[in-house]
Amino acid sequence: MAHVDVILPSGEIQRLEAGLSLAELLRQIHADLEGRVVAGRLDGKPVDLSTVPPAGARVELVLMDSPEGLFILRHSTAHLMAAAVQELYPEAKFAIGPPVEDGFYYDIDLPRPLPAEDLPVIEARMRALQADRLPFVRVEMPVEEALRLMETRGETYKVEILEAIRRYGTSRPDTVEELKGEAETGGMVSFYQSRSFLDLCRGPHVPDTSFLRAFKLTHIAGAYWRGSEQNPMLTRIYGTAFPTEEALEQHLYRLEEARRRDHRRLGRELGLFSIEEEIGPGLVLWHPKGALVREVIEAFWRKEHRRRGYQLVYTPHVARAHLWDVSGHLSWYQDNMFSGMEVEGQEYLVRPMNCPFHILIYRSHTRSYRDLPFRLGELGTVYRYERSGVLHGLLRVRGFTQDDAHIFCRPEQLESEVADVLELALAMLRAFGFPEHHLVLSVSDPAQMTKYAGSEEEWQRAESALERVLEKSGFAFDRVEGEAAFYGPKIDISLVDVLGRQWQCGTIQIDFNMPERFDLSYIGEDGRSHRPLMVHRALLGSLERFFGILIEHYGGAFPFWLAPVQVAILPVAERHEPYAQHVAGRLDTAGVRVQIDDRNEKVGYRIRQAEVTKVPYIVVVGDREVEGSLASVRERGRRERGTMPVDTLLDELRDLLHPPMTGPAL
RNA sequence: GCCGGCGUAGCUCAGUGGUAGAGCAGCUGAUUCGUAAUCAGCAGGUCAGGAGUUCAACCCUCCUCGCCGGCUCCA
Repeated sequence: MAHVDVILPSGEIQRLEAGLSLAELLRQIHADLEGRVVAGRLDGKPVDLSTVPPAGARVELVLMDSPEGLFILRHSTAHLMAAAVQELYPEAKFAIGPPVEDGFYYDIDLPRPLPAEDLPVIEARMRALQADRLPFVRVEMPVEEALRLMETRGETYKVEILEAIRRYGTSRPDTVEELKGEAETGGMVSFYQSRSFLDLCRGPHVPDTSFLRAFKLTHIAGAYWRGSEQNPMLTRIYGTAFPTEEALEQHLYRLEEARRRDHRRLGRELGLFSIEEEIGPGLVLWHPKGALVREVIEAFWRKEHRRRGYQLVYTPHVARAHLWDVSGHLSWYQDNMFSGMEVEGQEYLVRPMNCPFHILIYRSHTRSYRDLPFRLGELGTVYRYERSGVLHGLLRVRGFTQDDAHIFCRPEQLESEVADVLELALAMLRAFGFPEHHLVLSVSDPAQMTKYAGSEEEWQRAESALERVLEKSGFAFDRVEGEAAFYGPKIDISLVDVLGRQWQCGTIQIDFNMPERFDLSYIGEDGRSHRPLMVHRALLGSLERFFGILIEHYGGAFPFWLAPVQVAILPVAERHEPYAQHVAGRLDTAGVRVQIDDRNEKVGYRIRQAEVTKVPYIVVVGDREVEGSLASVRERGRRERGTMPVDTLLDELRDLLHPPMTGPAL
């Protein structure tokens, strides 16, 4: 009998009867893994387990709980869902159904809207199919034949995809450039069939539906075909799948946890902020407690910036249209600006950015090279017209305050300035409890240089400067083409919160365009006039968004230095109030934000109130404490500490009052 | 902006083609209390706004506004 030799990941050579599939190989060498392996790889290329390996192939198995295996699992579940949808709604037309970060979706064109109540119906049908242990059968055919097949079935979206494949060799013509080398060849495409459902798909898939043990459909949303507003809106059904029920449960619990931390809910419950319909969407009211947190953030921010050579300024919120014309905002940014107002025959516009004002401060004097770098900072409130559908609590608003600064510098100072900003940004994030970050270098799209202001050569220079800083920093970063601002390339800084979610906050943007537009100059050592470079930067991004992120990160339980109320003092009975006042006075003098709760309620009730409002320290004072100048201390989260002298408590709290800022000693 | 869903008291939510209810929060009173909810009473709503159908609309229809989930966009 003929044999073939294949190479296992260990490097071992395995002799295999010719014509046996990977599934059979698995049974021979790893019977214990059966049911946990969803696919294989031949020479690194993912394939179905039903594939018969050729002689000499490097063979690997893909486990269900590996990231790749999970993707395959979810992809197959998307197919299962589509099969169920097709049975329930025979008129449905299918677009695409890929696995994503937390699960999968399928975009489907349905003749009528899908009510949310239908999700359990679809899910039930999926379970029925799952129980039938339907195999995922791979069918290969030439593109032309596939086109005819999809046309007869009325699958117009699949036809469109196939036409793209026929023309470009890939289903995504927008990526044709980067895929040039690896585009499918041979004019063959593959389908996967489970019962009557046949779907164009590269694969691989799990062998049969019995592998799909734990899944759930989560929600429905609209999505444009190919993501473009010009195209029809499809119904997108989201779901998720995991190797085990337990893992699925855990995921659903995490979703629940995210809901529990929702800053919109906590913001209302904790009296931090509100957004009122009468004022308008995306416009935030900071209530006293939220404002207190903001004050602490701002004070810390100002101190750090002064310490690092920034000069802080205040500038107006509106300016004559002419200014925005000179700055280029009217040509590049008008879609995002509130419409103007007329005053004394002059058009004024509300500012969407702070830069022109800082530029005019720079330009108000003749500047010498000795003045550079010239760093102007401002917690500057701006207004941007955001389309109504994108607004979201504090995370996406129309009026917000940027922790903005503009650095005017000589070209040779650029790199060290950018490096300093990056260092400051990361240090501040750490102080707020975000040790993890993610950096993205956004550069121009060489194919569409008309989108950008300035010369190609300037762009080149700025982009390589940013790249060098990032490389020297030693931090990992992604490089994305086409994401630059209209005036220059940038580094975007995202933080990672306690649930592992990434939020973009900081940004460092190089600008050689504005200095030119405003004809900025400085007198160099040579006595001649030179053009400075400009760096726009924000570290927290906007105070609104950052506050929203903070609320969710901490679930409303802010660390001591940020908490709006740091200590609640509860006198047991009315006669203890003078002593409560005395303790409060001492804490207050030390700079602690303290509140006495002398309401006519039992101690248990008031402790509960302090706990649910996330006050970090609770101090109960009764006869015993009055007697010995003591405080009965309780920390947020059920820890009862017992009594201690007020002096001891004060010492402890004093250490907690300041942000944990670590950085270069200046 | 687009697709879908939603909008009843400050909050969470019941409710029916025949002029609206609970819990919590609020207020008042009693209670003076020792580590996560003391008891009683009171008050609170143009049922998002507008138009229409109807003898009668919170309920049915249309429009507007807002919110939610996504898409597109983004700090």
